[in-house]
Amino acid sequence: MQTYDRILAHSAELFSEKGFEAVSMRDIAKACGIKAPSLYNHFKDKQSLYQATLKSVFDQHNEQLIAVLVGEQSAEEKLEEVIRLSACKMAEDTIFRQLILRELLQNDPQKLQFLAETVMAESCKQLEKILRQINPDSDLHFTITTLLGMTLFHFQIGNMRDFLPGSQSKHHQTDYLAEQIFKTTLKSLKA
Amino acid sequence: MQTYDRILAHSAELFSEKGFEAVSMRDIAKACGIKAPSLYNHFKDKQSLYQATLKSVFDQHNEQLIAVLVGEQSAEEKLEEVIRLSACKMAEDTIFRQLILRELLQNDPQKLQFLAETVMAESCKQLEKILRQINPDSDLHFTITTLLGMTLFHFQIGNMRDFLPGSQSKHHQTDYLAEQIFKTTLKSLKA
DNA sequence: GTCTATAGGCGGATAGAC
DNA sequence: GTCTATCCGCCTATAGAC
Repeated sequence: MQTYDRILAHSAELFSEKGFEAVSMRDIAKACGIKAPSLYNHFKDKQSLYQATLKSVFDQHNEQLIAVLVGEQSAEEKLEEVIRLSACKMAEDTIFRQLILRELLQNDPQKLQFLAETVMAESCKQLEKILRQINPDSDLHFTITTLLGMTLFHFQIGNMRDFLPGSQSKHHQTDYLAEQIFKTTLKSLKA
Repeated sequence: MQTYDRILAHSAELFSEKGFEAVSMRDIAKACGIKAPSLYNHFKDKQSLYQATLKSVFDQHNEQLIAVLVGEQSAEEKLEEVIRLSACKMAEDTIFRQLILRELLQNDPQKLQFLAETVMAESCKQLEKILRQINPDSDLHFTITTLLGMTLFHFQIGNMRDFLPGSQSKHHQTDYLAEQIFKTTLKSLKA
């Protein structure tokens, strides 16, 4: 693995865990096994490195998801499969999930537009098609954003669940959560 | 307003906007119209000030919400009212909403426990009672956390909505969103 | 491309006058 | 309780040797 990609990988891990301000160039360099000034041969400054990190993490995402959406299943089957995949992604890829949430906290419109376009827009458009097949008269924008919120939130609160009422072991299982999210979405669409 | 409370108020605004690491004691002092060393007469260090800020913002929250939950309406009416109130809170109190989300990003179990207990546990228990009246056989923990996620997420993404497919002006109205969240929760419970 | 050395600024925090 | 002055460490970033 080239230095450039190692930097991106370690940056992603550190930024997602601690946030932009709490990570120093020295931290990143140390994780890569180099010295801080060497980072500047690959990236202009800390901001550029952060942007490149975001882009590399976000760009990887869409490929997997889109594949499902062009299959030959029924709309409901596609929806279930997409939710299952998204749930796996959110459950396993903590870096991806945390970076999204961190960007969501920056209320800068430019950053939000970048987040929407690189992470969400593509899969949202495909989702819209599927949902329209199930019920064209529902509020698709609301349903899609609700789905997005559930997928993010239910996995983000993994470590907090047991401090909330009624938590059971099944609530820590990706499959179960994906199924419940699917059912909730379907009910919300159909009635 | 006493200095102590002015510090807390300005800290809350700055921490919620930029996050702990990105706010300096000098920033807070300047917002309060004093010098940085004066802060140390009121708080031991930056961490203590942050903790006190969180506690002051979070503790205010429960009082309003609990009042509704002991009324004499039907369970469904109570649920609708609670959701309407939560939605207003999330829509208007950006500081509260962002501080919750920032804490949710700290994967430290201690911080999550504090967040759960000071912000969520109380209202969740009351919510559980209401939801159980509507349908005791549903997965109450899942429904409650879904509700929590929707309430947070739908208002956090306000500035991103227009970059996502199908956004309309109604999606920026608190009342409409609260109504949709209520309907979604009800459908999810009843089927 | 990586290093050492270092500039220059800002960070949290304290001492001590008023 | 607030101030000025200051300590000291860490920060980003650059210069220049290898």
